Amino acid sequence: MPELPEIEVLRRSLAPRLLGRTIIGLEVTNPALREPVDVEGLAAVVRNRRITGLGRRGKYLLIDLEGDDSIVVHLGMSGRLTLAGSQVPKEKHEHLAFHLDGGERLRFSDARRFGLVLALPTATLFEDSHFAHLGPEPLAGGLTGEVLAAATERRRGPVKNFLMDGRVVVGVGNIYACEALHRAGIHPKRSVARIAPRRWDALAQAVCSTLEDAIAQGGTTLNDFVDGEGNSGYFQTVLEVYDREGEACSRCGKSIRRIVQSGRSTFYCGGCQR
DNA sequence: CGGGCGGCCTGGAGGC
DNA sequence: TGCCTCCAGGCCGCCC
Repeated sequence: MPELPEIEVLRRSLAPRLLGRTIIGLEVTNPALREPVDVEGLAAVVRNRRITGLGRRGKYLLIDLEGDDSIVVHLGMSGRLTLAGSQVPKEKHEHLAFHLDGGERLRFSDARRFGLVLALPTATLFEDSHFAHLGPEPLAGGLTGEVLAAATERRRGPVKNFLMDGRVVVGVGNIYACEALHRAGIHPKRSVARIAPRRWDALAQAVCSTLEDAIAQGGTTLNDFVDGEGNSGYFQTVLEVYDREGEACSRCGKSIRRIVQSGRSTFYCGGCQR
């Protein structure tokens, strides 16, 4: 569920609360995440280190520490990264927490445990296997029709699967792929080999505007997502197609359909997406 | 080689 | 009301 907008909202909510703070210790309750947490290694890296920056690459949150190390956090499907006071009891699925100077803790909770927490040297972060293959950032002006069209030389198949491939562009998951295709008026099953240059421009613009609008609405909260302060997002109230099977399309009035592509639900309007 | 799909995981929803 | 099954999907790895 958390895609690029949710991680960006999380980053912006945490930055003013974390910058300049010092991590005084790590507490791991359950290291069994998607990749097992290296408890000793992570503890050694973060202890008594000051937080100097909050970054993001795709769906990864990056917490930079003084002295050239970064904490990498991925929320998976159901992860939460929230600040809590020392008196706040542990959440049910609170798997680890960074204890901060001043008594608060930055806690990582994740019911489904698809998430990830690790530490890497900042200077060579993007050479790590988690990042090395990732495509351009859509919001830094890195996504144009030309970029998408060029990526079709490496990636074929239906355009919806193409948009969700992190090698093509980062940060677009199932919800925003469906929404962007609706904005661009493109059918999710259309082969990327059969999309004209002008439509690639429209799609690149649709991806960017969808992500930007979602950030402005605090992200999409369907089940789990909250920002660093525990606030839900509102973009789910303005989704045009996702999880709206049977409802009328706001643009053409035809009924929204649900199909399955690569085992994932796809929602689209059969009237205005061609 | 590249695309599709299963597996990981658990809460919530829906059916009986 | 309670139990069972199924579904949600980011990402990796396996398979065709």
